[in-house]
Amino acid sequence: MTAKVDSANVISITENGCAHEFRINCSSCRLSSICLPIALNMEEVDQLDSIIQRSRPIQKGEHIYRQKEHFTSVYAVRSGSVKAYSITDGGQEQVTGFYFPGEIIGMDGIAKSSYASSARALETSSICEIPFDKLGELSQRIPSLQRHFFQLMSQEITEDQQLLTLLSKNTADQRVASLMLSISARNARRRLSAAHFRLPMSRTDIGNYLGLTVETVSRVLSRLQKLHILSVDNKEITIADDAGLRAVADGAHTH
Amino acid sequence: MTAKVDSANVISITENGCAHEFRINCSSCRLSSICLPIALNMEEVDQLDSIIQRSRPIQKGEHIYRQKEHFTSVYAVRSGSVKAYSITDGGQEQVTGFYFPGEIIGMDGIAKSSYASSARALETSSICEIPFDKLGELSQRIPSLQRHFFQLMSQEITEDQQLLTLLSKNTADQRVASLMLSISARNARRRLSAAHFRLPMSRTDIGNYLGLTVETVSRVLSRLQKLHILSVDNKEITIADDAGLRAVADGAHTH
DNA sequence: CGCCTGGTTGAGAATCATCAACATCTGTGG
DNA sequence: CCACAGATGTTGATGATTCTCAACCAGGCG
Repeated sequence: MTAKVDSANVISITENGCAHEFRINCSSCRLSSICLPIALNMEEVDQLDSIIQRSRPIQKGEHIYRQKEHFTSVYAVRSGSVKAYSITDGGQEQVTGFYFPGEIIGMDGIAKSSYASSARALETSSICEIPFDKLGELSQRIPSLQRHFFQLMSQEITEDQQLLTLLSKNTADQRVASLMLSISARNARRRLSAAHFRLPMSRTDIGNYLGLTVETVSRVLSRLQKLHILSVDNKEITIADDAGLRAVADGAHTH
Repeated sequence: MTAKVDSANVISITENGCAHEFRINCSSCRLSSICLPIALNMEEVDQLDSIIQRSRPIQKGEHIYRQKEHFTSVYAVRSGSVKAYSITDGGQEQVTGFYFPGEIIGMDGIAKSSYASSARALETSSICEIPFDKLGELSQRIPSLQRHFFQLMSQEITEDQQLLTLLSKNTADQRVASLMLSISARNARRRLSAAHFRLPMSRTDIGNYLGLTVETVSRVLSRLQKLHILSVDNKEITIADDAGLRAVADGAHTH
């Protein structure tokens, strides 16, 4: 069942429309409860909606924005998934995050008016562009929007700090287990299966993100499979033993 | 030469007043050019000033806020230095940052209305408390303040991400060298010596922050001293070879 | 003076990276 | 639909960096 488009902005069916349908507005978006509109009333959502630009879905590998490019907008992932990464002075890539529907990317560009990272689609994805100057204006008039955006940025900070802890203190097993749990939780938030999902990123990306080599990631996944904690079929992951996975993430010694 | 206080809020001499004098207002604060008031005009600074609460200097080891405590304010470091850290579920400490005069702490508390970390003074320090609800209100009326605060939070995000890269990709030598360069640069920003400074934090804190053990930090500092790149006298650090230090930070092989 | 915290140095152990070979998947074109 | 090539993933053997454990040193404070 695909969404039927009546005119440029209005659609008649959205409930089970294609995930990549890009002309849906915020108020009919399935993600409104976990995305930017959270904590806004209907009228405010409409105002927010009016500044958001939606474009056709982008293909796997396409960039949403590039490091050092002039900052203009933040973006909400509507469908698909995105990887954010930066290239260091030494020329090596550092994956700074994976983003799923309902999550906001590009906030690292505000500080210097240029993006500190690049973002590219890991699969075909729909993205909502939110021009930041207009978001700023709107925030002047809608206190709850300003507050919510402060909260979003603060959340990014706390998540980065949790990741710091993960990299600084935890073993390879813990890091991989934690990432699996994180993806699982974010899936659940979107009312998808917490136990089964498909990883949109490569092993290389996972390793890069977690400060590990591809080989180590592969070995950890094999090990967790052998322990019947995960079932790993290429990119298809099934969490077979949730408690066990949490135990590994928390540093239980499973020699 | 100490600052003379005429009344509760007005002071007559500030230029070389004691660094811990706490009744100074923003417009006469030596740090105004690098702190929150940046990009505000005089009238706006006065408004900002009126919501800021200053208290007497806090002693080494005292907390400014505690993890999980209800979030009310962000804080600007006026003098001294601060360490931010969080305690993980497993009960281990993770140092998430060191903060120097002119820098803002506590922004990780906005997301959940409770602090994600604790902050304690590494030495006697003066702190400006900025009640966040009032800062929010003021930001509604002063667009440049809102914008600046967005920028501050964005900066925190990019800095955390740089730290991620440091932890994820760099050797012990690179991490320690980078921290020394960071502290040096922040000293220079306050028009203090870039080449010589006193570390306010312990080796343990440095190691914790950089994801290394105390022993490794100690060994790296000894090594850099042997290479005549640093001069290390307990907490007194002198950068003897700035280019050399940058080379180490960038990963030059100095066997 | 002696204790305690913090820092340094050494020896051995462990985790993870590196190097290398091989397996599997994907997508493209015959 | 199959065959092939390149990319991606897995597994093994070896080695390096850093951690761990331990001893020792230095400084501050009662």
